[in-house]
Amino acid sequence: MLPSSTVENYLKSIYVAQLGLDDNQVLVPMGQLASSLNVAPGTATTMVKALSDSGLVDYEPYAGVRLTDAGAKLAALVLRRHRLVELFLVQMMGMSWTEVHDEAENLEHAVSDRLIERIDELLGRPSVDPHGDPIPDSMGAISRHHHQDLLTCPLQEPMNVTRVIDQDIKFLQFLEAQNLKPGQSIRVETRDAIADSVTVINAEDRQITLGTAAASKLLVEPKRP
Amino acid sequence: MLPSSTVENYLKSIYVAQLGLDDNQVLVPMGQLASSLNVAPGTATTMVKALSDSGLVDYEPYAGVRLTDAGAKLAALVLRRHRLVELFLVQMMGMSWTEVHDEAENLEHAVSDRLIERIDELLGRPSVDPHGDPIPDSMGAISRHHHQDLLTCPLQEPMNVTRVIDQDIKFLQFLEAQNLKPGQSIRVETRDAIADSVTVINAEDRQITLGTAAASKLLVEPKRP
DNA sequence: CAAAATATTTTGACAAATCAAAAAATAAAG
DNA sequence: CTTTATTTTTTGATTTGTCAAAATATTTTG
Repeated sequence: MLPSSTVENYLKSIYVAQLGLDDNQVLVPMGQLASSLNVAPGTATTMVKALSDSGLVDYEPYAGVRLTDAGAKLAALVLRRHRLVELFLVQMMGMSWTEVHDEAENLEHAVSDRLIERIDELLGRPSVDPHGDPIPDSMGAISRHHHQDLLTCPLQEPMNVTRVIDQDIKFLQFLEAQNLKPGQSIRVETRDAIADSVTVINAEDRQITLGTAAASKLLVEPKRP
Repeated sequence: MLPSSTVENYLKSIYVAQLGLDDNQVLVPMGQLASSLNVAPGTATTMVKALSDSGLVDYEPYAGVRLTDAGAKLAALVLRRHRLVELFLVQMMGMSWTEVHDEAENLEHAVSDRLIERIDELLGRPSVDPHGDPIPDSMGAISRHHHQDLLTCPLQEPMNVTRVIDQDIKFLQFLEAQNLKPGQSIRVETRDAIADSVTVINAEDRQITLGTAAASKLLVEPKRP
């Protein structure tokens, strides 16, 4: 029985929530899951119990939910389809990296294994999508190397933007306009905890000030690693 | 409210059934609709009544169903997506024309207007898909020129295969192996009503004999029109 | 044209996914 | 450590799409 798109979306949400979890936590709280899927809390509970019956998640009442190996593999393959489609839309179809997320959100449930393999081949087996998110391989394995963000990276050092942890079109358009998209070279000038702000210099020496919430969504690595 | 893929499939089925209807008929019988969608007859009745309430079809109990203008437009746009996707998969993704139908069957419900417009542009606003089926334009208008089939075309005249009215992979593979796919030049040698067969000569002067049921699925036009 | 055959509609039931609101459990605060 | 606040689960309903089988129409046939 192949999973419905609803099931795929639940697994995907749990998967990304697990990756973003603090190290000591292992369970995704139901409330967080429900709100990330835009469903009522009770709906998430019902669905998670069903997923648990199918052996895709482990569910601990009042504590939260965690993917089983089977569930994690399925989730990774959904993510693989999503990210390959995103990159395909940018590279081959000439769409903007700011708009491909929503399109991929639908296509990820409709593309066959055969087509996704063809896309992977045409793109040369890429390892990251246009936002810098890693693309799981066809076995569901994902590379997990840890980048710094604009709040933790060294000051005054040349860095490369490697990844953006946000899919909001307005935010992505802003980054593009400010030359802050993945691949761009930047450096962090100052941080001000009181003002809740971070100042960065882009490749054209223009100075941009971000709030810390936004700054934490930009991942970077040292220019020459 | 955007139509569900189920609704899209019902509209599409009614649309193609209407095109294939004898000239005096105007209503698609419920039984035919149900079997083309692989649902029980009662299911089709229920659904068609709902479509009728939405103003997408006219429904006459015990007689059949017919698309309204609104329904016909929606159906044509589904067909447009399906056929553009098929051609895209063949032309840009290097897939075989024999296998793209099933893939398009899923993708037709997932591709956005923006992406389909991009595909149309990249393909140079094509008018037919890999099977020779006409592609409706973005307004839902479809070219409706009438081809002959192997049962009605003149004998011993050079003809071009223009269209194949069947999506069965085995049949398409057979046509490909026998050099009978759209674009190929052929001529009909003999017809035998008693034997229920038609003999054609392909571009390499090889002789192929088809049953009339198969022969009626190959549409042709005179070599130099 | 009445009887038999065929086609269509109705009925009652079911599965998937959802919500709102009540009930229960857990966590936080005084 | 009890009371309050928060989170989670239950409950009862709803929507969409489906089926099997019974009831009705329609069509065909003798």
